[in-house]
Amino acid sequence: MAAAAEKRRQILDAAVRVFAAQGYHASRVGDVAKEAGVAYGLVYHYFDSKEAVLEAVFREAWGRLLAAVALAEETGGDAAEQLALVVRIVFRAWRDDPDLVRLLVREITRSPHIQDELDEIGQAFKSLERIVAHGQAEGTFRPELDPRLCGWMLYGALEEVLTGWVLGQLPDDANAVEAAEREVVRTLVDGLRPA
Amino acid sequence: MAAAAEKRRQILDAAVRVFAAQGYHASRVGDVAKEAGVAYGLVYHYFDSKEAVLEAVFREAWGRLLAAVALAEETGGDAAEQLALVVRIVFRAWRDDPDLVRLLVREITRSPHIQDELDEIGQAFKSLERIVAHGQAEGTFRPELDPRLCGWMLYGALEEVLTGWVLGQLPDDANAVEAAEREVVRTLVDGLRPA
Amino acid sequence: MAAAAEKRRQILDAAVRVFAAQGYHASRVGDVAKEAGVAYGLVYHYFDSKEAVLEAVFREAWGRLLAAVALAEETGGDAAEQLALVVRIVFRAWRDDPDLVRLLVREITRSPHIQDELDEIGQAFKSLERIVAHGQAEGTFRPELDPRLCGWMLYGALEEVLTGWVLGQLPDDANAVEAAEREVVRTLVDGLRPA
Amino acid sequence: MAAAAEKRRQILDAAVRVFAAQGYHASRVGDVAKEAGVAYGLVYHYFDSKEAVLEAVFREAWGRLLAAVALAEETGGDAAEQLALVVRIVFRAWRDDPDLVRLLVREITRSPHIQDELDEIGQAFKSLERIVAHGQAEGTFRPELDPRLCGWMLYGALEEVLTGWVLGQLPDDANAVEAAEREVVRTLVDGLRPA
DNA sequence: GATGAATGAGATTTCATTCAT
DNA sequence: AATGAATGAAATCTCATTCAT
Repeated sequence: MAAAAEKRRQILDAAVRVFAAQGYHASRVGDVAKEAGVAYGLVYHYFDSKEAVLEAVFREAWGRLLAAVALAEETGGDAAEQLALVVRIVFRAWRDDPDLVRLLVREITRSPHIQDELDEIGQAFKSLERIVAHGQAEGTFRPELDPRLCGWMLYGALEEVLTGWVLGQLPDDANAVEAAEREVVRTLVDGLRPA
Repeated sequence: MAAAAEKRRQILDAAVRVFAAQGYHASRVGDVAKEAGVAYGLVYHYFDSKEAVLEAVFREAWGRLLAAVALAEETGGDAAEQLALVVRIVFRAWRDDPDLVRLLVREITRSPHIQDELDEIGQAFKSLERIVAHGQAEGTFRPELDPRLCGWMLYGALEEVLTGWVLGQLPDDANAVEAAEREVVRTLVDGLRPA
Repeated sequence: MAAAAEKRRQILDAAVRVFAAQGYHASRVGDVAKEAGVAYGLVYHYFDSKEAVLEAVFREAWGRLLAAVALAEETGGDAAEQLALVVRIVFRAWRDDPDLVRLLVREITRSPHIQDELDEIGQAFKSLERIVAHGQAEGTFRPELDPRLCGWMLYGALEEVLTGWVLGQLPDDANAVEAAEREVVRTLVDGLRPA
Repeated sequence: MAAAAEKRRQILDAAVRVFAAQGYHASRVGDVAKEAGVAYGLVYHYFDSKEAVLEAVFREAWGRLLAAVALAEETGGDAAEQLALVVRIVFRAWRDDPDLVRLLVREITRSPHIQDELDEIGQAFKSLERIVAHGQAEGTFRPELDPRLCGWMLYGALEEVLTGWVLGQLPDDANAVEAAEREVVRTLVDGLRPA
């Protein structure tokens, strides 16, 4: 049993690397199997289809990320602090597992199938939305803002910085990432505050 | 002949509709031909491959968008006004040709080849970068900001709002779009201003 | 009318060059038209099909070659002299129009369509056959030989030397060609003579 | 597994039959698969392309033929005996596997790619060349002959007799083949002998 | 006669999925 | 559980031929 779970994990990890490197559509099931060091057919023993592999990767990765973000919301801090924490969590993810982030950034939101089935993605937006609403309740964010719109705007700003790193267009050494974290937090928080 | 160029255009326009509706990968060349009302082979008379069609659509759409944005930069206004103009241009594009925007938003980050060939995408970032730098020179934006990072952040915020509309997750009636324009401009400009 | 015939000829000449360079199957009608400097459709004005072009080339080229060979038969000489003349004619053809010979060598005998329609090819064999029979009647060639078999054998020996030149595997400068002519004639004639 | 190699062989054998019957260009991959009694895609499991199938057939057939010819060279006999043996081997090949010979004869000179990759074809010429040189060393063949040129001439004579059989233009019953063997050997050997 | 855009049947090739072992 | 050969639907692309101008 332990061995079985291990094989499943091997396949998932390999899928992250392969999908990240070539993109989901360009990746063949055989590539994943070979990268995982298992037989072709074994992928189908553990997963129903190629898409199911992608979905499993997403579900797991999002799960971890959302849990971290949810935790951020529960810290007693004010909205600005919560937002800062979310940014930090997201940016740390890039440092910890760039392949995974690369995959999330490239395929999520854009793949029609994934969207429908994974409403968990929506939770990311909900989290950001709640933080904005929280800030309005506190009086630290402008009351006339539409929290939903802000959720998308914030998500986009974060995702695109990640994309810049993914594509190698923005410097991503430790210092740069730290600086980016400060600047992004400051800009977003200041943007949302009352004049 | 006039007719010749016309057919090419028919194919390009049809491609936008078909790719937007089904996604690039799910679209067959035959679908595009049928939508354009031309024979299968004619697509290959005008374009080298299916991907070349997508690329042509991109190149043209970006061309128009960049021209508009470049114009915005040339208005004598301050950086905040320029930024406001850019947001308006981008959001108007959604109203004018949602299929095209849907396509750009969905497929741009995907296909690896597209990225290589279209460094024109980079010009959009450069435009935003220049506006930020301009603001710093004027003293209306914080001097410690990294204009390049800001370019990506701003681009992401705009693109994701468009995505919300594309996916039907954000209201996109005329009022909502106008309100969004105001809020986004305000948020971004305030975020970049000195405290 | 003169101009018209000229275009037809341009197309035929271009076809020889293109087919010789790329082989018949790999050559597209457009290649021939471009090489001839005429419009695509004009090829179909003068010829029924791509194959008809090839056939026309063959018919014409063979015609010339056969006429020359027939002439050789009519010289009053003995069989050995006639054979020597045929070899000279064939080898001269290589010097005069290598592209044409290349085409004949590569596509004739091997293309199923051409075979059926061009029984003129058979006439080349008949010529050789007649010369051998003539030699037997004279008593200069062995009587037990089968003239038909000899026709094929002789044809093959000649064709393959041409092929060697076509493929650049045998030296084909003026001296080498002359020497080859002498050796081939001597070998074939000696081979056919009574002990 | 034994079954695996078997399928590959089935495909190869079927390819010989199909290509021989219809010619390479007229044969579709589906025809080969159907003749072999396997699924379409299996052909691509074992071979990279349709052309790779043809090449595999060639390589194998030539391999066998060359091995036989090489053996002939090693018999201690004189050059005339060696040449006689080569002729017998080649003509026997026609009786043993006419489809294969048909294919070799028809397609070899055609496809340009085949030529590049198969310099093994050249080995057939080298063999004949060596036999001629051997005869010169023995003093049984004329010393002024160019062995290379003779290799091509001999090869052509043999190939064309095969072609006569392939095309049904020469009688190929057992008696005729035997007689042809005698006549061809006699003619070639006598042709090469000193006067 | 001359042009080249337009047509569409047909071929190769790919690859997710199944299945016998 | 594990393997990888086998399947075949579906997609892209080619190119000989037609036809309107």
